[in-house]
Amino acid sequence: MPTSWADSVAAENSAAGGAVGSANNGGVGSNSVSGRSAYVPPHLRNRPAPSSTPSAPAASYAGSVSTANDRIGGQVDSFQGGGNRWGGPRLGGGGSGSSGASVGGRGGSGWNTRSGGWGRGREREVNPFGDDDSTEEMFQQENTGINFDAYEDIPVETSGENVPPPVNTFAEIDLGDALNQNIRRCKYVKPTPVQRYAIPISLAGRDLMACAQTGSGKTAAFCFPIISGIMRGQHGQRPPRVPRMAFPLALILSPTRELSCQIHDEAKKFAYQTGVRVVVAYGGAPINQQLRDLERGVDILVATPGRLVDLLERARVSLQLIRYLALDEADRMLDMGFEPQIRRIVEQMDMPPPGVRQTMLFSATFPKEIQRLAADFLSSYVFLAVGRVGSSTDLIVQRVEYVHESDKRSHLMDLLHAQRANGVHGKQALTLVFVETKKGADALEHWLCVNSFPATAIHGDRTQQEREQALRSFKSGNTPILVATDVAARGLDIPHVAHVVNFDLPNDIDDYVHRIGRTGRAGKTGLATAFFNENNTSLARSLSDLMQEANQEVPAWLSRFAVRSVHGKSRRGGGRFGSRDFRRESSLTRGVTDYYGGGNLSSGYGAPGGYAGSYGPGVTSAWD
DNA sequence: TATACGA
Repeated sequence: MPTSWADSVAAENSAAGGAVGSANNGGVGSNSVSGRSAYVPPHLRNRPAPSSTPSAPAASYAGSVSTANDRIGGQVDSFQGGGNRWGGPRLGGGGSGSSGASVGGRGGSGWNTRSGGWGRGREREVNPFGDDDSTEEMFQQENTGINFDAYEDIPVETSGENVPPPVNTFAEIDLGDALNQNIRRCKYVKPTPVQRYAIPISLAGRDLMACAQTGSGKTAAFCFPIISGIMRGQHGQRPPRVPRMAFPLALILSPTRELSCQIHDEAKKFAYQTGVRVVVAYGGAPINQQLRDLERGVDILVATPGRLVDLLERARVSLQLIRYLALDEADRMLDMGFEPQIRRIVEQMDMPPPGVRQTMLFSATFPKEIQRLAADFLSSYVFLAVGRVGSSTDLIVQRVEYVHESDKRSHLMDLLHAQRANGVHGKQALTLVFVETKKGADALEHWLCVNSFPATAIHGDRTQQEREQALRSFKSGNTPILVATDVAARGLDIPHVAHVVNFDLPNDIDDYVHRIGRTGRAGKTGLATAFFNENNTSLARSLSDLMQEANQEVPAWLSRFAVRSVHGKSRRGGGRFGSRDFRRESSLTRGVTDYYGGGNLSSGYGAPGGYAGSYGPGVTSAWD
């Protein structure tokens, strides 16, 4: 175990080197089974591969996807033929009917042309990737050099009725030519675990509560089925002719503006030349441009809750045609601060009820209480938990240091000094410092700058311009220290963050998990340092449990805090999954033993990390 | 009580 900060950085660097090396050896399309290397999230697979060039798109892909038209003529869609809008069971819902991986039962009218389907829009669509010649180039940056064999080690658990089986390749899924082409352009050769499970579930029309780390391919996991579904046009309705009112078919909500932008950018790529129109709406930016975008037509609306409520109140958006609802970082969206707004949007406007629309909730953690709330939005849903093995928390070295409130600044300075001295070319590695308050963020940023550490800050009181500027400046290494409130804790994809410092620890262990998840990405290891003192007593228990679960060294003094704090919550439902299906523990399931008959457990328990152990199948987590 | 989310 590293004994000093510098040691752990050194250890981290060598570990990262090894992991990347073996990933390249494994290579895309290689059948090598040697060397399980680190799981690299899909959007970060653009690590320059020094010794290997990315292979061409997988052979298994080419020509193997039938067009959707081949499959048309399955089950009749209840939306077809007009009649009662809410009438009839949702296609594939309720666990009856089609649940095959091939999704053969879908279909109905074939490609609908509401948004142009295959045809319209292709010429007029602005190439989101720059000029037309560089399209391939833009996609190019996506991912290369991943060892897909590492996926096999990630444990996945599903529960619910008649869970559609997972797929192993994109070729097995009938997503349509245009979408397939974008997948190929993105060099997504093989689906990530969350995609392997979530996409068939979603294509089968089922609701989904999915627990997976950000960076595991979640965005694609909900975007692909939505785009594909919209292209098939399984809606019998023409949008009502209401002037200046937009009628999106899909709504994707996320808790921060930056995250919505990020999702929008990704969705644009996936939807390129499909005729499916993606629009983003968030606060802090002039609303006029967003209104114009909406007026020009929207199929998928990505939004933050506040701005969406605004748009709904102005009657510029109607949710009555929504067929897909996705909540990203769903646990945050349903916690105290956001819940009323979300309920208002989902339950008190004109959105179709659960069972009519299809709902997908994604988050890295899913506390039981939140699952209970979330169940209100879902109908006969599948619970999916993708393990963390090989994903971020395994790659993060977590340290906790006892630091008095008054010593925090000088202690941080020591860390930064050591880091700079230790860094490559004397450069400061990207360091993300979390504080509790917006004022605290400003103060610390100022103090760092005064002490000649190039720092910037991001929090909710800054203008959107300032926020984006700070993020850019941090990403580019211009100001390699970013002081942040929880606005930056979730979902944001900032490559190369070497160190996360919890200057102020959060009150909730799940927030801690999200925060440290900003490092340890791209198959690199990362370092997370927390400053702990009496103010954090309530976190002692869960923090020490979490660290123990992650095979981290737990200082003896922390364990003593943990024992002392009677009220401290223990880490529930965690383990190698962010959570487990609360229905499995509830009394509702008593006497319904095969309620989970469709559930299946992957064979991922021999995973690296040293905590695979004496647990047989049926045990959700070795850490429970 | 903090954070985030519309002006």
